[in-house]
Amino acid sequence: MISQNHPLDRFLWELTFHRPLDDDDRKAVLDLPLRIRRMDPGAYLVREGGVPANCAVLIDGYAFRQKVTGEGARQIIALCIPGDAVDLQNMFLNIADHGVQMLTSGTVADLKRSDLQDLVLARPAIGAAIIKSTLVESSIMREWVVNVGRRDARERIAHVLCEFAVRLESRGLSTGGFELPMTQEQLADTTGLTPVHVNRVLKGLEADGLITRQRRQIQFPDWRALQDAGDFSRQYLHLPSEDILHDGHGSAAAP
Amino acid sequence: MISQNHPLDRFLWELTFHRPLDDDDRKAVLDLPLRIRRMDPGAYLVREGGVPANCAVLIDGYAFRQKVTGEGARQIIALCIPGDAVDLQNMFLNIADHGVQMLTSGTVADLKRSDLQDLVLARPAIGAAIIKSTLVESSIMREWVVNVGRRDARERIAHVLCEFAVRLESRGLSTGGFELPMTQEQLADTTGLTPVHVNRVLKGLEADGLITRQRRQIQFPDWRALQDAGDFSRQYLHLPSEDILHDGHGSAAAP
DNA sequence: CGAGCCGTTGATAGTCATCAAAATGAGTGG
DNA sequence: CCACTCATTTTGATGACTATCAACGGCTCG
Repeated sequence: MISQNHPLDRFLWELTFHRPLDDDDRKAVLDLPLRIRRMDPGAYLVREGGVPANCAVLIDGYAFRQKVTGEGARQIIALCIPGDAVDLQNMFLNIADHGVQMLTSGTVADLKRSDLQDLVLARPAIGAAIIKSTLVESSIMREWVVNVGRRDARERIAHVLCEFAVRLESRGLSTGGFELPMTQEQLADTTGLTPVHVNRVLKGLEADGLITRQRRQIQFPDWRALQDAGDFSRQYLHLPSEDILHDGHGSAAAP
Repeated sequence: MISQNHPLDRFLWELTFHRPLDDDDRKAVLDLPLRIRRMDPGAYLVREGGVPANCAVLIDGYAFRQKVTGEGARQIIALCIPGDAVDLQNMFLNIADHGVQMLTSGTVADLKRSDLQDLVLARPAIGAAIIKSTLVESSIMREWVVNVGRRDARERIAHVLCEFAVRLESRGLSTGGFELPMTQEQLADTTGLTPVHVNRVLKGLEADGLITRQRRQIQFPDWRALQDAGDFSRQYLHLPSEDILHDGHGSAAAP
């Protein structure tokens, strides 16, 4: 609405969504110097242990946060979608405690770390918006701890699917059907399972009519049932309004 | 150092530790109106789904963050130690996405949510310190996702023990030996295991000489080996200096 | 059309959960 | 001070869920 096609539009929208910003604030964000980069799948946005010099905002495509254990097992910790500032997590910390990698191809805008820091100090409203958006990220991570710690394989996977769908929807990114842009191995790494077990669970969900798939396109014929299977409630996403997702199955919405 | 026995001293120290604050900033924090409350074990500081009106700072004693699944399983998401602001997570969000309960008896200082919000807006340096401290909390949560997602029972438990010990030490709270103020059931809920399995693993660690215990007092006779068993590296805690913990066993420190 | 990644399937093994019950220790009241 | 109660810890036996190992099929791409 402000400027039609600025690369940071979605990011800014996400911020204002967390806290009202006045025109000066908005302008300050949009005037940040930036560099656009095109990324291939698997490319690193941040390396674990590295010293990030800039903060990448995801314009297009998907990415994920990741850590590797001493034994070499990988755990995916978060999924990043367009509009996410990938590096708020590292902005004030001097050494990256986790890595971020592209899931698909896409484009990112690099902001200078110091520019962003200055912005936060100069404009408290932006600082507050950034705090809030990192707090929502924290909330999602808490849910992931629960997901991996206390739910079985089927619930975990259904939960991840629901979360991804709702987050996309909330940013106006869902194209009707959902594409899950990950391999089963990556899905295994986000749920703390093995690829083969993910495969079996996915087939189970399909057999039960909770999902349909063709390649990596996934549809949710019974959204309500999928939510139940995943013990999913969108409360922890702290979304503003209750957009109806995938309506049309007489799903009586529960608060 | 500033004022000898202000209840918020430890909290303030924690903040300055993340970012230098000038005297006005410090004074602003210490002048916050507050109410001291004594808490019993199990008492709620925040209820999941509730609307927090104030932000509690833990003065004394321990607490934990927690969520409950639809099936009634509990997952502990974080441990809070004296000096932690229990509610920064909820300060800018209008509905608590998780509960916080006292682990032991202790005392908390309640700050008014709006006071804290005003403070952040009025004093960007404090805002930055708060951001940083929530980012460290996020980092710890990321490690917990990894812990629960990709480590086996023995590693998980050893890791939690190490983390707790190092965090206490870093705030000058360790009394030489460590007391782990949780029941095995609570430890099970933090590691995503069952109480009986926790018991067995604990006995295993003891049999292997990695810990000794009498009631809930736990000692680490071989700190180095315990770290290895837990795949623990303090990097993710973002502590400033490399204090030596439990030295005296010729443990050649690795970076 | 071969190479290679990804997905699929089967067989087997392990880790951890579940169920049940006894042992220990702390707190309480007579 | 001792019996009593209750939470917590401990132990054993069994079973479920998920990992592991191995091999094959399908799709995409140069």
